[in-house]
Amino acid sequence: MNQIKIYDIAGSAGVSLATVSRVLNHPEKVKKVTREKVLRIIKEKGYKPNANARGLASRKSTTIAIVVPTLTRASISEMIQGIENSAKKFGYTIRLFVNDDLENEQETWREVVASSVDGILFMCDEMSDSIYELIAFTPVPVVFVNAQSKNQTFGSVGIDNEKCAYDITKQMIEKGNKKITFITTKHTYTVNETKVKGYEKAMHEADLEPEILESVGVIEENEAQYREYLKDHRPDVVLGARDSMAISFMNVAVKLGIKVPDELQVIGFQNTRYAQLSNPKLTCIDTPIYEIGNLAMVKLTGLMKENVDIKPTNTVIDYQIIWRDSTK
Amino acid sequence: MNQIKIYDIAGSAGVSLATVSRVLNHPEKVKKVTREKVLRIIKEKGYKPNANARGLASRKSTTIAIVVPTLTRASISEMIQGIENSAKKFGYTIRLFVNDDLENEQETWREVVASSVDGILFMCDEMSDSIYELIAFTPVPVVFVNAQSKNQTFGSVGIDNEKCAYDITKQMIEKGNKKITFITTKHTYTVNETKVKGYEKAMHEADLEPEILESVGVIEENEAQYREYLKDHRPDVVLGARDSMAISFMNVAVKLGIKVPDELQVIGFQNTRYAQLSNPKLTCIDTPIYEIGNLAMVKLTGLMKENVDIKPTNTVIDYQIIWRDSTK
DNA sequence: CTGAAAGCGCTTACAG
DNA sequence: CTGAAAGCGCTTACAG
Repeated sequence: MNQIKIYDIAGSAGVSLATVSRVLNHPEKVKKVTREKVLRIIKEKGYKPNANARGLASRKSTTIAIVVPTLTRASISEMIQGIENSAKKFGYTIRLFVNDDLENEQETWREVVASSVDGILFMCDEMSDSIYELIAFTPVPVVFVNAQSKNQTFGSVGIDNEKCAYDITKQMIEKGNKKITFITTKHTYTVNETKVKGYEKAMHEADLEPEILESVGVIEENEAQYREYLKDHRPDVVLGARDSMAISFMNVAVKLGIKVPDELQVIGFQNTRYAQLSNPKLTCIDTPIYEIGNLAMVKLTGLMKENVDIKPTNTVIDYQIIWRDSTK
Repeated sequence: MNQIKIYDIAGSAGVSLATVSRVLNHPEKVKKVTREKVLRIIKEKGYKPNANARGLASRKSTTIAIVVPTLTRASISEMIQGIENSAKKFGYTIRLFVNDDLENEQETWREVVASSVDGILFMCDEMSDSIYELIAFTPVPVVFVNAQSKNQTFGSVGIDNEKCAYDITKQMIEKGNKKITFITTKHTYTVNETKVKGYEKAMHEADLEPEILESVGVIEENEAQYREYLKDHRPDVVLGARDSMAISFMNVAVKLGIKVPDELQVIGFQNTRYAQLSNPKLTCIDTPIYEIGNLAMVKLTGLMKENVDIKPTNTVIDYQIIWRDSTK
């Protein structure tokens, strides 16, 4: 079965293909009677314009690219879901790129650009500096989603990670806790680095010694590391840069007979679905991930409409703390 | 900055654009000297052919579509990751469609087809019958990934859910358990329906009464339901069609003072990342989700190469049981 | 082995 | 308000 083309619709409707095209793209330019007739036939035949041809001719593809570092993190999936939801409303389709090979960042980026998208949502938080120059020369708008470049030349949507780590640390200090450990990732993700910064700031202000534990991010290895750590450390509070790390730590502690939250309080940083499946349920900084994705798409849509180079802005989303059972 | 076109490369290399195109698509047809010169310039300029133009001219887009019902389920994300990994190797790019609006299935499908992809990976397991007819008329190959149509006319990759539910149920019966409850989803996903079938078969064979609990899939509501259920039920074993449901049930039970695994054993059906973050760690049927995604892409690539209509095959992947701490 | 030319299925100034 | 025509950036028979 051959796909229906615009010529077929034009033929059936007794108009030129230019008119069919106009019905689709500038309906107000077509007389009502004609328009309705064409629309009826389009519906009857289930016609959908070929995306490639449309993209080539109009130089717009109504497609955006999402570039993610991986799909295994729950936070990323939830963000994509938020983006998709918003994209659908605006009529955009999504191309998905997973940038898990840091050797080929540049190559990947070129591919993203060549894929003829109208805009790019960039969610990678561990990139080498050189990539940012390449990104700066991208002919379509780019929005950083819950990620940041070291120099602030790109538009972004995210939360203020430093402030949020600072706030929660300070709160826990004010509640009388002194030994507060921060678990972060071994790899340096800008996002997590920023959290560490906020944590350290709060600790220093209170004249407390920051205690940072770097994990690989692989569950089995993390657990062994935490078990080792608990042999000669007894933190009052553990903050995990990711929920999964916080939960792993909590599970290890509970198994060692440490009472959560009485003897140890644990807090996560993302409020993914994991947080509600842990036992006890994890207290979290709730970074409204779905909403971030949603708003990022709204922002990108704005940039794609304005052909002018409007100054990129950084949207900071509010976060909140969800107190659950892993804290007193 | 304007994107580099094939003309620019042809100009710089002193050849026609046909030659540049050949270097990219049929390198063996170009003299070595010419080829290398062109390749060098392509690299220097960072040229990537425009995907729309290429797709339009060649009627191949080296893009595939993935159609998923949602992104919030860990199993789906992991599958996409598997697909992406494989797709990258074959040089395919991904278009992502989320088909969460059952009202508009047909509309969505038309959009998928019009998006000019070379093949489609279909991962939705809750569709109305009418959609299958539409899918049958798709001009490009479609592979069902861990999903099935009621009539078996499409190629697929997945596991034998019925057998796997049957096997685990039987094993637990042989170990002396009698009160085995199966938690499934309220919505009828073909996949989960099949699991129920296998479970029921094993129970009937052993002259035991099947006990099925249908959950909504929303954590809070599930928990309330499980708490209620445990008031007057004390199963020996609970099988959860999804890990998240198994874990929720386990958490509720533990909170009520029921000892896992001594008084209650819990088994999940997917072995997602959740399983290792639960406490105790969840025993699971390990459906090798990543691998399923991977193989599905391999199969699709095969179908896209052969232009002939080869008979669609159903690939059944082996599963195994990962015994962890939620069972004796 | 290479180039000139047609064509992929659309969109959009340009006339009328 | 509508149609004829050029053009988007490629690929691929067809000649040579």
